[in-house]
Amino acid sequence: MKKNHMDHVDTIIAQWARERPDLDITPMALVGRVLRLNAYLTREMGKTFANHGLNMASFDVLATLRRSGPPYSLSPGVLIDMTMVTSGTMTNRIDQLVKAGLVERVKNPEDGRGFLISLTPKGGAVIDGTLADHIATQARLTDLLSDDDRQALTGLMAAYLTKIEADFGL
Amino acid sequence: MKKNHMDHVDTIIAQWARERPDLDITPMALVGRVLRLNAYLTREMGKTFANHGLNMASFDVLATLRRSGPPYSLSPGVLIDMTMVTSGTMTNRIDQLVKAGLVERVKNPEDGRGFLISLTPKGGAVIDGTLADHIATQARLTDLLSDDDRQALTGLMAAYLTKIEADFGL
DNA sequence: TCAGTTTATCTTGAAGTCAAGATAATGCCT
DNA sequence: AGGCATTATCTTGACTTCAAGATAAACTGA
Repeated sequence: MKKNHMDHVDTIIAQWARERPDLDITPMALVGRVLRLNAYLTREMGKTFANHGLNMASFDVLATLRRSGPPYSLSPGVLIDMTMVTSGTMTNRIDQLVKAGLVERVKNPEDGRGFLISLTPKGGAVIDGTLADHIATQARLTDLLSDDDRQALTGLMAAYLTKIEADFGL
Repeated sequence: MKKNHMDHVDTIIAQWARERPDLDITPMALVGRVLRLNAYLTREMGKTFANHGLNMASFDVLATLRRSGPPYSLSPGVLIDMTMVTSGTMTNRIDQLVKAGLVERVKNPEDGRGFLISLTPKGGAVIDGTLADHIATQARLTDLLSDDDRQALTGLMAAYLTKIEADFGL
């Protein structure tokens, strides 16, 4: 009787069960799938970003500025908080976007220590041009589930993320 | 009436709904939560790995070898397939593990082009010593959900991952 | 006022990853 | 046997990220 592995994580779990039957690997069924799913989703979305000369990092910054609304300006500190990266990473991302002409650094008139990162017209055009494609890619990825399953999954993940953020994050 | 944002993704969705009401951002509710959840889980597990002198990359390789069973040897190619990284990345990971004395490269007796990557006694000790802590960390992260919710979430993600792998993956 | 503390951002150096190409052995086909 | 395509792995160079520390401006309390 052959085992009926449904996904890669089932295979991993079966291997652990054979090699380390003493361990309770129940949690791995959930955590492993989040990581694996993340890898596939990230890979596919990356292709869309590349089609527009972006990567996930630069899209992340541009999208954060765009959805913040006019005047499409946020401080590096706010961008750091919203994107879960370190200050060094954000400095580098901003440098690249400035070099590409998609954002500009303007001195913060209310705080001489800091800057505001502001979408340029070109940056606004790029993010708006990318968005429709990106949404379409996400739709293609999530349409693999039925409406019911997708809603149920989304609801459970919202509950889980809410708890995680309360315990570990902002 | 103030909106009741439950998690960060709700905030993002609300911003997009305000700025781009023309877009149907339904898929983002699911995709965004997978990415965000991945970030938290990865961060927390990384702390456990660091406690044992590892990172997620090196743990990934050692664990793959360990759960493959005796003689705890796999080719770089198989490791690449199982871990979703490129050949250059795997070469580097193996180099680091060899340098740390946790694995060794032995010539593949059946294929002169290739190698077998084999867990050393020290590598076996490190992975087994790390495993219990790692499982405990995963349990701590997944215990935020009730048993029912966790099982329901795991089942839906298994269904989703199965479809994704069929369409996009190995 | 002004010295000490805090905050905002950038800099530096080390590490991990990838894409593309190089190298070398294998397998196939005639 | 011999040549050609394939396969397995490594190399190279560029890019992204992070942790830790540096810099400069703003606050704070006496």
